[in-house]
Amino acid sequence: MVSRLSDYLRKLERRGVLPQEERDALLSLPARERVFDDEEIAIKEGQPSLEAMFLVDGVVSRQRKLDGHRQIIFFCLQGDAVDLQSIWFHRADHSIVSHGTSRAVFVRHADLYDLFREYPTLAMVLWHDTLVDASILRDWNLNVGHRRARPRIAHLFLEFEARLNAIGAYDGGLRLPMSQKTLADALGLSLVHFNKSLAILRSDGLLKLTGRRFEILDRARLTKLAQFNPDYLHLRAPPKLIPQPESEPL
Amino acid sequence: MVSRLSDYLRKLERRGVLPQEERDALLSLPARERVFDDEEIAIKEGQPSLEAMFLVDGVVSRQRKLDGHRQIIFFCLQGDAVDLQSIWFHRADHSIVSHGTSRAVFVRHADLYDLFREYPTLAMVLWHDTLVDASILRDWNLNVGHRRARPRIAHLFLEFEARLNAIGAYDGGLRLPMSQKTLADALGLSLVHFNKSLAILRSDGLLKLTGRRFEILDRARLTKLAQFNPDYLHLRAPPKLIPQPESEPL
DNA sequence: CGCCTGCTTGACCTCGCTCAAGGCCCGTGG
DNA sequence: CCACGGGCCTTGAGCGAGGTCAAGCAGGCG
Repeated sequence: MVSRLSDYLRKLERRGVLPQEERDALLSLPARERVFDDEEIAIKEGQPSLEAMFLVDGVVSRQRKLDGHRQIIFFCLQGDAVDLQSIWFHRADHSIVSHGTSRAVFVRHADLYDLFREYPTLAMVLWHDTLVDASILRDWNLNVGHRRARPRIAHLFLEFEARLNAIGAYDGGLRLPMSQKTLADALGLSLVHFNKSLAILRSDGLLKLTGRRFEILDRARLTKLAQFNPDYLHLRAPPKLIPQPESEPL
Repeated sequence: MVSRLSDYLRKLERRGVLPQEERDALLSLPARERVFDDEEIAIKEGQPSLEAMFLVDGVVSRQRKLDGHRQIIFFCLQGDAVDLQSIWFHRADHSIVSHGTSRAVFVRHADLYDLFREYPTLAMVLWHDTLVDASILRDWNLNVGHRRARPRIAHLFLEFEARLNAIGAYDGGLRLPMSQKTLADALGLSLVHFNKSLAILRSDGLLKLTGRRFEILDRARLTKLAQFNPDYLHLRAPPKLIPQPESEPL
């Protein structure tokens, strides 16, 4: 039986291969699996955090409530550590919600602490991963703080494309399992304005959408419009202590 | 001679005291000091990161450029780790700029790695600190994404007040060593609109400003306006592995 | 004294929000 | 099978927040 942490390991190893011993240690961590329905709350703001959640399949978001509204802070895709950032916190400081059906595994923090004691390098690698997270957060700040609606939307799509590409899940289009309201919440836009801006992007021939499947038609113009530079995603950048891989892992 | 890392240690210990041995190890790290002028760039986006910067005195910001504009991602105050998040990265992914004169110490990453090898708990404590950072980033996202100009401004001031209070640097008012343009850049507002919104906050009797010194006149109404809840700052929340302090360190 | 930088204010216009209604798709029940 | 209802997407109209341009003003400094 293959541990479902293998997706996460694969993500980590895109940045640099790990020693066999540490890969094995990671994969042999006890993990329980859970499936979530659309809009189901996986982790609720304020609840004690005792386990770390890793996404195996689907999409979940990190979000917080303000008044009646919600702000979506981040979208996690297959293979992402969902709430690794809560590992040293007593309580979750935001909620995790599923979009569409998703599948995740949970690993007890206590087991991770043991792992770190034994393999300090793994702690560094996971620390690095949480820092990449923070880097993306900084970029989202830039995005909502300084970009107008259209470039802001374009930026989100290009980020999705880049991240899906990295995990080999981009087949020329992206199927997003969430409503436009949800995307608008992530961008700090109203649903109506999001929809209208999207309509302009479409009529400009920049992207196409059929149902909830999006296709990027003109990446060059879209990239220019959004001033998109994928460096902040650190998709392949290895942490300092991990040697560069000799050859690309598949 | 007192190491200038003592400010940072004090910040960490507000969340939980450290064993004597580890405090000593932290304080005896070799550190070089530097002073920066107003608007001087301490660390430039893209430059190799070999040292970690800790702010001893003054204010610096993390920022990124977009087109001609700049987005300010975060303000660091006395005692903050400025770019700890770059510890596992090869290059700085954003710039650090001084506001007013500031003083900082630099510790080589290599020395920190040695420290972590010897005292793994310290690695966890610093990791935790970078996660608090990320928590604040999430809140800034919420702030620029979902709050209108006035509550957004109010929120920033309340954050400043809370953080200055925590380090005992709040004397009933806050002197911010940066121009209103800089604050506007942090909030994703234009200078003009920032200034006008600020004028309304003042005429409403919520705050007062003389020169660059701000005074909070009506904290209750300001807190309500901004929906401010300081939990995200994790000012006193200890990381999981550190025991609660028996008594408050001074 | 004059200049430069930063704060302030006015005028104007655009972007984006709100309210509202209509259309499409799909699931459910008659 | 169709009728109905409920999400969700789409579009229109109107308004208000916030951006841009521009001018005046106050303080610091050579």
